[in-house]
Amino acid sequence: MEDNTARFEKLLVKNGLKRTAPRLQVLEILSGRDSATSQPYLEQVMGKDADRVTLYRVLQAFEEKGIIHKVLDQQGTANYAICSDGCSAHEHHDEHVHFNCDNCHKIYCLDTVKIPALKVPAGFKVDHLNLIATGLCASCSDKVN
Amino acid sequence: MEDNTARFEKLLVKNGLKRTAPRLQVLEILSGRDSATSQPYLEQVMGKDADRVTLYRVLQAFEEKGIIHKVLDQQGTANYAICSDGCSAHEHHDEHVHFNCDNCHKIYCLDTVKIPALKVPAGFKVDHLNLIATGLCASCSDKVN
DNA sequence: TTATATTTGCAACATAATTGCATTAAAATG
DNA sequence: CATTTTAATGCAATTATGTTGCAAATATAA
Repeated sequence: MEDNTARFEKLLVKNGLKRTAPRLQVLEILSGRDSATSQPYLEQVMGKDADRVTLYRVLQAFEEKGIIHKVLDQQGTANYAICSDGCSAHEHHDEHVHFNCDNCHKIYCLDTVKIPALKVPAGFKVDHLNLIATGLCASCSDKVN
Repeated sequence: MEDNTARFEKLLVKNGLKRTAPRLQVLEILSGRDSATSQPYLEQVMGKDADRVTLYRVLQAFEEKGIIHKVLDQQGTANYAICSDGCSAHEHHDEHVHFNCDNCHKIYCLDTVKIPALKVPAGFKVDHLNLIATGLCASCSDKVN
C-alpha cells in the first residue's frame, strides 16, 4: 500500500481524467484521513499549490466520476471522502451512515452500518437515502469521561 | 382555522417574542406551504417588505424557540418548516424523515415515518438522527408516468 | 404617556461558490 | 520526437450566502 501515487494515477486514467498535480494532491490528502474532509480544510492544506477554483473543479469532477462522495454536515458545509470500491460515475453506493461528531466535528463514514429499509407514503419513490447521525465519536466520548 | 394571525400572535407571545410584521409574514408564508421552504424563496417572496438580515434573524429566533426547524437539502441550502406541536426551545422533535424531490425540489416532512433505530460501532454515542430521502414525490411521479 | 427593552434596517464585511476566458499542460497522433 | 488536439489550470470578476455593529424605530410594560 506504499506507492499511492501509482494507484491514484491508475484511478484517474480509469475515469478518463488526466494525471495532474492538483488531482493527485487531493487524492493524497483525502486518503490520509480517517474522516470526511471539508472543502475549507482542503483549501487551507493545499495553500497556493492550487487555485481555489481548481479545487472546486477537481472535487466536482471526482464526485461525478464516483471517486469521492460529498457529505453535508449539520452546518451545510461540504465534506468529501473517498468512495469505497464499487462506486462509479453511474451509481454511487454511499448509502451508509455518516456520523458527525459534535465535539471534534469530524465526519465518519460508518461503512458497516446500513440504513434500514423505510416505509414512505404511497406515491413517493425513494431513490437515495442519506442518514446523518450526530453525537460523540468514540475518541471524544472517551475524553469526556 | 381562518384567523391565522391571531393564532400566530399567540405563538409569538408564548415564546416571548414581540408581535412584529416580518415575523407574522414569515409564519404566514410557511404555514401556507406543504413543504419546507428555502431561505432564498422566503427572501424573494418577502421582497422589500423586510431586510435580508431581518429574515435571517427571524428564522434564527424561530428555530431557537422551536417554532420552526431547519432542513438542509442535498445542495446544502437551508429550508424551513413549521414544527409540529411538541417542539420547544429545549427540545426539537423533528426526527422524522425529510423527502427531497429530485424533480420539483420540494422538501416534504414525512411526519408519519419514524427513523428506525440504529446500531453504531462501540464508543459512538448518537444524539440526533437526520434522514433525508431523495427521489420523486407523489405528485411528480404521477406526472412522469 | 413615558420608559425600557427588542427588533429592525442599513452599511460594511466575510465566506462560499460560479463563470468566462486566456494560458498551460497532458495525452494522442503521425 | 515534434506537433496537434483536448483537457485542465489560474486569474479576474461576479454572484450568492451569511454575519456583525450600530443607530433608529417600534412593541410592550409601567
